[in-house]
Amino acid sequence: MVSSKDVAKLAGCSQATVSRVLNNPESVRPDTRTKVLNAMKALNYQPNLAARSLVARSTRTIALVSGTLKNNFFAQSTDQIVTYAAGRGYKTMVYFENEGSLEEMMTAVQGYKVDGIIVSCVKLDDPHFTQLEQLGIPYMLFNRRHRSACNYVAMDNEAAGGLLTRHLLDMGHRDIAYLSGPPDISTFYERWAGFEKAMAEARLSVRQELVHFNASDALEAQKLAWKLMQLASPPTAIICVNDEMAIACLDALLSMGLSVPSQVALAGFDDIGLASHQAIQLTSVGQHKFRMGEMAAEHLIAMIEAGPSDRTRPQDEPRIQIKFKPELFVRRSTSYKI
Amino acid sequence: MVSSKDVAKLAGCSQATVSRVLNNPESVRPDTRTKVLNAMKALNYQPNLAARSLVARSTRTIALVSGTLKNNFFAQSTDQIVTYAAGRGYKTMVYFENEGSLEEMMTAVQGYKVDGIIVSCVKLDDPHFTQLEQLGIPYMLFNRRHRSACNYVAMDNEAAGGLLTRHLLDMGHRDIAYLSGPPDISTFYERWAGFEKAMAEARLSVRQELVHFNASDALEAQKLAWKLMQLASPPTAIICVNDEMAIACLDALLSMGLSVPSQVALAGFDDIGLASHQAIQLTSVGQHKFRMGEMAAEHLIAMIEAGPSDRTRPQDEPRIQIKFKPELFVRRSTSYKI
DNA sequence: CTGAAAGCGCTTACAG
DNA sequence: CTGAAAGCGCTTACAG
Repeated sequence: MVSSKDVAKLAGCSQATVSRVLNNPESVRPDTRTKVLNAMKALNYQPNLAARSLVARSTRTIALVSGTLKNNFFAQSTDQIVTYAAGRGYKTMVYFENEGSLEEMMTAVQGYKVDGIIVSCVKLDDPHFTQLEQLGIPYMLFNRRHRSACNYVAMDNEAAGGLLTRHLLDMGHRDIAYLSGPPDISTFYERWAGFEKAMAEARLSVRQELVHFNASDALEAQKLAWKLMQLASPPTAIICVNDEMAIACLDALLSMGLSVPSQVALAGFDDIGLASHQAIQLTSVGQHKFRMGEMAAEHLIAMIEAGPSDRTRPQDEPRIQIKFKPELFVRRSTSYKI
Repeated sequence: MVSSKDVAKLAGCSQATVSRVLNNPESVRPDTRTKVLNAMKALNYQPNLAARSLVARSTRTIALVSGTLKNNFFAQSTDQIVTYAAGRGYKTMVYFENEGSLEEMMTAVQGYKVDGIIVSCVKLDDPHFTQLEQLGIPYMLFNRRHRSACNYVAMDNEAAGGLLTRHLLDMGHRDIAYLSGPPDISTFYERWAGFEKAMAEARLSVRQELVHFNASDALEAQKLAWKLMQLASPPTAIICVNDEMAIACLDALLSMGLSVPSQVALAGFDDIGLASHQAIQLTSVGQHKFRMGEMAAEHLIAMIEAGPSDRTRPQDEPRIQIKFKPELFVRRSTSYKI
């Protein structure tokens, strides 16, 4: 690998000068500068970024720890974040949940000396979160939040759950199934809380056999949909805790020969792009105009560029907490009144 | 940031010993080892990866330069690659096409001293490809290939184009529209070649007003679908050069009140997961059982672990070229015989 | 088994 | 404007 020393030798100057034309070109005389530039080109020189970040204070890199790309919601937000950050001159190191534990990611992230971190897959009581706060570098939680005071941008999920549930109640549904991932994740916990509250307010009791908290992916959701519809008294509507699962359920329901919405209504959360597709037409609650990923990146970069704060006790730092209002998009999948 | 020196001080040993418990734990006496381990924990020490990679020969990191996540095909393959690599103990640095030019990526990748590179978005005559070959580190092209001799894994796209076209011809179609991205990309070029050939073999001429090479994303495809169907003599079938575009077209066609397949047939390439969804049922040619992303990662890691070759002239290196046979999945979107 | 020392490739005061 | 030198945090022969 060609180093700045090689360039210096060819250009007939010192290694320091080579470094200067890279970092502060005006400070070197034009003719030496061109000599160095030519030598670089001739040798196809690329500065070693590891060496640079070892000495520099900023890596101009942020880390994104994202939920799995199998969920289109995370594919969309990853795209948003990476694109936005690139526009601001930051490189994004992307990690995905399935690669290993949050802990491993944190280790890596810490080792790479990134300028900031965005995390979309913390658990509500995640023990590694403390570690994140103690790193002392800017971070933003995104989509999911931690129980303790923290920086985050997320939807008002409880409101979203209520909104969706009341819509189904309005359409005459009483036997509503609810498929969710584990409630140790804020998104799932809060959406469920909204559902429960809306049911209670309508003085309806929740049929426990219609509720499942172990549907963590599309396949599980499909199996459960199948089971639900085999019940002696099947639900008339199914809420899935995200659109990815809801769309998978739709597939299962149609495969069973059921018609949506006349035999079962179906609804999800997030309002991913596909939900509004003419062939899908899934009722969902979310915010497509509000670019959550971008917003997270924007605030993170603002924190980075504001520099370290003067507070001696970091726990006194004010938090950035952005909770945005959900919007209900009623589509064909719930358009049948019973 | 706490360094190994700090740990050494607390543990009462030299920095070298701290390094040893990290890299070669058996070589240090158990009691000193625990002392060091405790000190690390107490200080929440994480080795600086930049420093490590500066001196180590392997970073256990590969780079992936992927097409945009807006196309689900790339989301799927990124997921495959990252997961597979993690299973083999490699970290993946992911770059997306939209972040900047291939050149910038290459620079970054080079600077980070990754052990290998997977690229899914080279152009057929990409000038930066030479740079990639000259890096002298293992690489794999994936999905798209370069015109010159190179390592790649890709579908036999010309065969795929032929397969799909003949199917439509069998169904009685003569006025087939073809929506594609620019032919400076191997995938597009070859699929088109397969189409043209199949048409020629059937002694049919291609109606030029039905062919577009400027549909590079879903939105463009939708606009073109709209235009096509306004023609005095609209096509009876539309081929989109990938499923992402085809599914977007489906949306547009349904929005126009057209029925698929009875008024227009529709087909795509890649056979992404959604294509087989009951609500979509898109005919497509691809290979879902063959995990192309995984395969690329597997071969790349094999090359990395085989170590540098002894050949003096790298251009004499044998290439790994995997071209897999496409399979046609006939679904509802083309099931109407005219 | 462990320490002192060299070196990975850079940046950045410090002199001149 | 430019060079010599220190140092970023690590790993790894080399002695002992």
